[in-house]
Amino acid sequence: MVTIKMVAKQSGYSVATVSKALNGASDVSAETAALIRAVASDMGYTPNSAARALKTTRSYNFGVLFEDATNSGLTHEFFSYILQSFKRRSEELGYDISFISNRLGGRSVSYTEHARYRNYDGVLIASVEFRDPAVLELASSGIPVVAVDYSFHRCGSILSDNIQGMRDLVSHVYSLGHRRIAFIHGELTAVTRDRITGFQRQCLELGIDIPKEYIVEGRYHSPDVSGELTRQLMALPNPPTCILYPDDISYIGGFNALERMGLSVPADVSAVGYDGVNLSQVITPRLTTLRQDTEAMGERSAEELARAVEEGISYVPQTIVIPGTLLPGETVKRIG
Amino acid sequence: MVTIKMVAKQSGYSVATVSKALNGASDVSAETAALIRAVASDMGYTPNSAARALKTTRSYNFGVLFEDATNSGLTHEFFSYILQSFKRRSEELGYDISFISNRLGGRSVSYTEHARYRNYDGVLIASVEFRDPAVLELASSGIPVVAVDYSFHRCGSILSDNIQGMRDLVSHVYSLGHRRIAFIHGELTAVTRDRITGFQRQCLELGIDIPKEYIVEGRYHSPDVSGELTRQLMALPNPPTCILYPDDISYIGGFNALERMGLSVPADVSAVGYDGVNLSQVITPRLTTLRQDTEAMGERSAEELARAVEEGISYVPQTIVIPGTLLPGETVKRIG
DNA sequence: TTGTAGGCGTTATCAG
DNA sequence: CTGATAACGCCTACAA
Repeated sequence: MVTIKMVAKQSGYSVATVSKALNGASDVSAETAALIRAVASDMGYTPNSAARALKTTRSYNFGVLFEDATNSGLTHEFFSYILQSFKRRSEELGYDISFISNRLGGRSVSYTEHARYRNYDGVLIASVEFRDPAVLELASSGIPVVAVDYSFHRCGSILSDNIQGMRDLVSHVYSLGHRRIAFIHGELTAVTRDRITGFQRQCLELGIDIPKEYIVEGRYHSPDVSGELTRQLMALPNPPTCILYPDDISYIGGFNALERMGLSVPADVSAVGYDGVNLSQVITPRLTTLRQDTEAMGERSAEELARAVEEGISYVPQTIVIPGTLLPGETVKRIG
Repeated sequence: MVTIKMVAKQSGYSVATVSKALNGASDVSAETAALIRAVASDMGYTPNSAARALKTTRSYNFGVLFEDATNSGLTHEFFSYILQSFKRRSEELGYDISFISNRLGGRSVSYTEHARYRNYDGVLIASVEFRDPAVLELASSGIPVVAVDYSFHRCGSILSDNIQGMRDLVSHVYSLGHRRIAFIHGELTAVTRDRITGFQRQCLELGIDIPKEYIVEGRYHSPDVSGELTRQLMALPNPPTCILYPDDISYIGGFNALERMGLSVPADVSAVGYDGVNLSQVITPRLTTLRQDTEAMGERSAEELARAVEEGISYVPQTIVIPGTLLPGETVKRIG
């Protein structure tokens, strides 16, 4: 491994001058800088982040916390896309990405300890059980934090506009004549609450009355659960003409259940998803859904986190709401 | 931030003893060790990986190289799952995970420079353009490397058994009476070559003669391309009775194209995917496909990389082939 | 413009 | 069993 000291010896300058030259300091003559850089390059010099971090207490490394549990984290298309764009933008801004876990060497530690151990300059919290005390601890640890789809006290947060998203969907199916609209929602998280709020407000505004039994709790990303709930909804004395699913994958379960009941989408029942994953746009019939702007969410997360890091104590936590886009597909029939 | 020095002062022992106690060295009395650990814990001591790495030249950090290009990397379900299990197993083995990029601070650098800069103990190469000179450089940089679905000279490699996978699929459709079997394969990568080999060998072994126009090059993860090629195949004077697709997503495109031609799966044409992604098992009809064992691939990658790191110069690169599993679905009809 | 020296937090060697 | 002490590679006052 070639170090600054070796470059110094080789070039005839001192380590201080070499360090400055390599970091583009202004108090080194242009020629010396050029010479030193040439020598360094010749020798195959690469800086050492550990030494640099030790000295500067900046790692230029973001930690990301993704849940590993079933149906979540990396294997969740929505979050994969966010991570992808977060990563790209972070790298542009000069930060690398590492995962936070609750292990260190052999033993388990808290997320906060892990993040401190690795000197992460900032942390992205996404796709986790936000009520987990370990997560809360991290959020209030003093390390700059940005959360995706959740609001922590004093942390930046990037939210998908779930309220407006649901309103858009409701308006859309309403405009196609639907009044008996059911909503299978996911587990009662903050996101889900927003969606329910959006759903109810828009119904209220449009003056349609949704019977209580039309709003049922299902589970995200579970075709099975959605299938079963779909059966139950269709067995009601007065079944809905349109069902809103918690996400696109769940819709698949609903679709299958309907087919098995001899009902077809959208001829007999209309249906709507949420997320706008790739799949939703290649299946037949193409799914009417709300595309969440994962690209923007990841990008803004990175930018916000970089700001939080760089502004330090003077950073004022921002809440950024990212609008989605209605993707009108072929699963909602015009009726009435 | 509380350091060893502070713990030393507080506990009355020297930094040397504290360091040893904290690292479980044998030459510290049990009581002192316990006392020191208690004090450290009280003070909220967390070690500093940068200092440790600087001193030991070990970071306990794996770098992973994932391509960002379209249809690849993180947003590719297959690789997401591998990454997920690689991450989990690595953490169990005491390593954290970071991404390798070609940027550093503002400027672009080679993957190798990046990996050196961050002191990664080892590197996982997956989902990239393996012919990229920058990737080749990394593979031969001397840093321990394990590659997924590719074989580099002198690097560990974890391969999905693509040859056997194709043989299994061919056998399966053959056993259901199919003889006119078409194969739309992906871009000509090493993986693809194996699949073609498996396909051809098995056909040969079963004594079925596949006309040249039945084997066509498409593109991975492109429903559109597969749809178009499906149309072309079905327009042949003597069209196939069964089509093998490069992957499950591509099958969706084929399925749609067939439907639009008034043909239904599997009544009129049989079809088969590859990968066994979640989607494939929730759609109707359930897809006959070959599930790649991403869980095992990620796990073994981590274990192999840890070995490569720990055995150092004496490590003998292993090639580990992971078998997949045939998932018989409902998309292949018994005929003949 | 360049160089000297000290120290970031940790581990490792060697002496007590 | 415990403790000085010297690095690891780098940055940064401060001095020259």
